[in-house]
Amino acid sequence: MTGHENLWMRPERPARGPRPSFSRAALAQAAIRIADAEGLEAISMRRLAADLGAGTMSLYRYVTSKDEVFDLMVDTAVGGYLPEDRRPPDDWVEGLRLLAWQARRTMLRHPWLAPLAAGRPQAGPNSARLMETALGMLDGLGLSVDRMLTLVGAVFAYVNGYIQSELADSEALRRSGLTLAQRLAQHLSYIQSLIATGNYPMLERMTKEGGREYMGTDDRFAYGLDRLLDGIAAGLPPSGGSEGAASSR
Amino acid sequence: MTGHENLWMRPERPARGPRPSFSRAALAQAAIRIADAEGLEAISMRRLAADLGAGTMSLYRYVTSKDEVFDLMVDTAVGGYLPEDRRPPDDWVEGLRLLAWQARRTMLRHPWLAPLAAGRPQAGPNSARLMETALGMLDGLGLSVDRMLTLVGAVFAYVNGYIQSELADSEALRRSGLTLAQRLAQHLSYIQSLIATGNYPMLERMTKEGGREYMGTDDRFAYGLDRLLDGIAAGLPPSGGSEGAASSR
DNA sequence: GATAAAGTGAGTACGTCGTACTCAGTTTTT
DNA sequence: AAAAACTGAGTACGACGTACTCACTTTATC
Repeated sequence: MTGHENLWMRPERPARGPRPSFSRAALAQAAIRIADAEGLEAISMRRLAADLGAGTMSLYRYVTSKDEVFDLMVDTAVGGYLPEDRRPPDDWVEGLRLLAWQARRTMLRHPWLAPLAAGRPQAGPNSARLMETALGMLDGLGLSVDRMLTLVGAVFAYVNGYIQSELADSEALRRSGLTLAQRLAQHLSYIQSLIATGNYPMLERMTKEGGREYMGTDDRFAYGLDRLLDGIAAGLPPSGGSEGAASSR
Repeated sequence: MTGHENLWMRPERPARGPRPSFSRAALAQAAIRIADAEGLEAISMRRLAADLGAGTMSLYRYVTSKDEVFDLMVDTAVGGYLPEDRRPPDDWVEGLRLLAWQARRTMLRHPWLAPLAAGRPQAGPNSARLMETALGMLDGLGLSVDRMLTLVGAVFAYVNGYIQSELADSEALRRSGLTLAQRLAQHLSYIQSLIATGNYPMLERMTKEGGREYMGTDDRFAYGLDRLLDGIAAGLPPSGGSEGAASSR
């Protein structure tokens, strides 16, 4: 089985023949630029090729399908989760928290990233580097690798889930083309019609008491993340003198 | 502003004219049936209309765009999160845990649901009922509604994130049409090529020590959920005599 | 009960998409 | 120098979402 059926195993340069006009990385960057500026749905093979100054079908020399373009985009962008200094904090809680915040920052910068990444197994070099980094933070705690994987998976599940819900509203707003006020008015008038039935006392309280103690989206993210890390730390066999509770950022 | 620009505010039956051949609910059910059997990408307006015995363009009498079909599907399926007995457990931790497990069961039954729901704001009647139920579980704890929303949001963020990662692999496998063994072999051979560089000691341990203490996907879900609920409970002002730590299923 | 308003389903058409296939030309290895 | 294997461009096909037209049917109103 020496086949190159996998994108990441396929050599970028062919063994023979002329040098490609651009690199996979350049392809990924061009796609990312389009998606950042105009949304994921603006990416088509024709459009991408035009931006690269190539023929549409020439793209298929670099990639076997549009889906592989998405793979390239995701792995490239996931590189942004990694801290730039090689030495992350020694404390594993701080390390994972840092990773979570950087992941969030990156996904907010690239609103297409979270939904795209959530739908596909992470298989590229940057994803591997990320997993290596995360696991490395848990080394020396006496955990089995299986336990480590479960732990890291839980944290990333929360991070991805939170950011997707965070983005869902803003992206829906962007797609609808309405103003925020119009959108809120629409939603609220529906909620009001439900409340009028008398069967939604909590939603009624929400419309009346909501907003007083409202946390910003940063704080809401921190809340769940810190609670999750607290719970994880509390459930771990004590190794040194640990107990993570402080909120960072 | 008496406009019906919102799907959920638009009356299903017109004020005059013949009775529609089918209901919105039937439309949603048909779409769900297709998506369950053949995946989300099998849903097209032509296909859906054919299944309903209608003309393609007739669907636009029920719905203003394909996106609204998705809205209907999501809200209908989200109804499955709700416990069928009106009285959920009194303990809020058990209540949220139950909701989480039912959400997961529903999303696994409908593999298209999690990605679709994650990408759009929840605005339908079942989503409202769900939120009402979740908030109701937190009533009487002395929390502000804003706090309750943050808390519930954190739990659902984890649930959605976990299930999406859980589904990502199985869906990619389904789409690729390969066997599980082929897929694993492909992935592993790439990981091996990375390990060969010597820069991935943790991934190396993963391939060597992984699988011994491996938890099933149910247990991995429970792990993160229980840790999160533990952390939340620990951070709450004690109201009765609480402390949630037991894992349920 | 007659009337007309407002719905109905079917058909056709347009622009866009992913991508298969062909072909002349170019670059690199042998 | 020769030839293997690439390159980019062009054309074509089937499927998609949905706008538009039209003859017909049902219902609320007078």
